[in-house]
Amino acid sequence: MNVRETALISADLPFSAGIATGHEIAALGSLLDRPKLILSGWVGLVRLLEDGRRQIVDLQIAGELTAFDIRPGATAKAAYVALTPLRLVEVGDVVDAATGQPDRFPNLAAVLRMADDDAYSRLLDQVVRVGRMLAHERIAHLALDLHRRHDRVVPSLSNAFPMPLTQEVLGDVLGLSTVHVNRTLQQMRRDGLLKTAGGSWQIPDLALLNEVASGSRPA
Amino acid sequence: MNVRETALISADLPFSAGIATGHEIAALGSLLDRPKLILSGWVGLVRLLEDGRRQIVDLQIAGELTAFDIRPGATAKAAYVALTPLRLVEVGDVVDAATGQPDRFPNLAAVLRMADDDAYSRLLDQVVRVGRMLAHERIAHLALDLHRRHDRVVPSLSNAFPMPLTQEVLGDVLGLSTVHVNRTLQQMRRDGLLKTAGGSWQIPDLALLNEVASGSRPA
DNA sequence: CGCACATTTGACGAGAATCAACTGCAGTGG
DNA sequence: CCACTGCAGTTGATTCTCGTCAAATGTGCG
Repeated sequence: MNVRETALISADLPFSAGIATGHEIAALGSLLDRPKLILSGWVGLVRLLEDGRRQIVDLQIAGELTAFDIRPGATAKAAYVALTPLRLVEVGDVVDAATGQPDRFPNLAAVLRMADDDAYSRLLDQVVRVGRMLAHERIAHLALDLHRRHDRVVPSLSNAFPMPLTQEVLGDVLGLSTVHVNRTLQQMRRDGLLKTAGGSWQIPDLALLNEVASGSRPA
Repeated sequence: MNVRETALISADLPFSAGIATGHEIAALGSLLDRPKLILSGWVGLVRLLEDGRRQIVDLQIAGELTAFDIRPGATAKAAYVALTPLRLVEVGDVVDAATGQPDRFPNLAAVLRMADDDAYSRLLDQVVRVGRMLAHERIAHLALDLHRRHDRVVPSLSNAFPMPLTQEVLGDVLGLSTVHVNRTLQQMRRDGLLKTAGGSWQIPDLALLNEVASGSRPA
C-alpha cells in the first residue's frame, strides 16, 4: 500500500449512525454507488418469493464491503438487509479512486478485485450447498466458510467466531426450516462437531468438520 | 455499433472444431483468458463433491459467451463442461479490445457488461431456485429463464425452445434426482404446464407457468 | 439385430417441512 | 419486586417431498 493510498484511507471518515436489524441498506434494483465498509454486524443479500419464502443468497460480515459492486453502474440484484445491528463507513471515495484510477492505487484496486472474486466464488459455494448438500453438511460447510473469513480479519486461537444470526435467519441462508436447523445443530453439538455458546460458534476439530462438509463422513 | 467494432467482428474468425459432450472447455482454477462464443450447444458450470454428487451452477446456451469473465485475470471457479456437442468461436481478440479500450468500442463493452450483469443475476436466481423452491417450481422457473434467453436470440412464436439436456443433467442443475425430475415433468405435462417433445420444450401458457414458478399457484 | 443410453415405473425409506405447544430468558412497566 | 410481554430456542407428532434401489421399457444407431 503506497503513500497516496494510505493518505486516502486515513482521511476523516464519515461514520454512519448505528443501523437497526432489518434495515435495508440497498433496495433491490437500486444503484450500488455508495459502497460501505462493515465495521460491525452482518448484512444479508435477500430475495423473497411472493408467498413470503425468503432466501438469503449471500452473507457479508464485519471487515467486508457491502452495497458494493466492482462494475460501475451495477444495480442491486437482491435487497441488502441488516441481519444484526450495524455500524458502517461510507467508502465511496476510496472505492471510486481505486476503480477509477487503478494505476495510482494498485493495492487498493487489487484488494477490491480479490474481494469481488471471493464473493463470486462464495456464490457458487452457496449454490452447491443448498443444491446438493444435506442439512448437517450445509451447516458444516457454512461454518468453515465463516470461520475462514473471520480468521482473516481477527485470527482466533480457538477456532471460534461470532454467530449473531438466529436459527430462523440461518434457515433462510441454508434453505432449511427453523426447526430443522435447530435439530441438526443439536445433533452436531452432540457429535462434537460444533460448540455454540453466547452468540459464537467454536470448531473443536477443523479437519473433522471439513470431512463432514465434504460429505466424506456419513451422517 | 460503430465502424471499428463492426470491422473487428467481421474479421476472419477461427472456428473451433466440433467439441464432444463431456469435454472440459476450461478447468476449475484455470485462467479465463480465452473467451468463446457458443455457436451451438450448451455449456455447464460444474462443481463436484468428493463423493460424486454434482451440481451444475449455471448454464450457458448458444449465442452466449463461455469461459469468459469480465474481470481481467479471473480464474474459473467451476469447471466449464460441454453438456451437448458444441461449436465455439474464439473471441479473445474482440473481448480484449472491448475490455482494454472500452472508449473505442463502447457498444461491445456495453454488451459485455450486460452479459456479465445477467450472469450474476442468474446466479442469484439459481440460489433461490435450489434453496427455496419445490421441484415443479424449480422446473417452471428454469423453463421461463431458458425461454427468455432463447427468445432474445431466436424469437419463437410458439414459446418453444430447445432442451438438449437429459433428465439426469437437468437433475444436476435443479438439485434433484433423475427420478424425481422425471416424475415431476410428467405431472407438469399432465397439468398442461409444459410440452416436451423431440428435444424441445414448449410453454402453452406463459402466464400460468409464471404463477407456478412464483409459487402463487399451489401444486 | 444388438448395444448403449435415456426414460419410465414401482416399492420403499430417509430427510426435511409443518403445526402446535412449551421452555427459557431478557426487557418493561406496574 | 414481580407479573407481563416478546422473542429465540426447543420438543413432539405428523405429513410430505424427495431420494434410493432395482427393474422394465423405449429409442437411436452402428
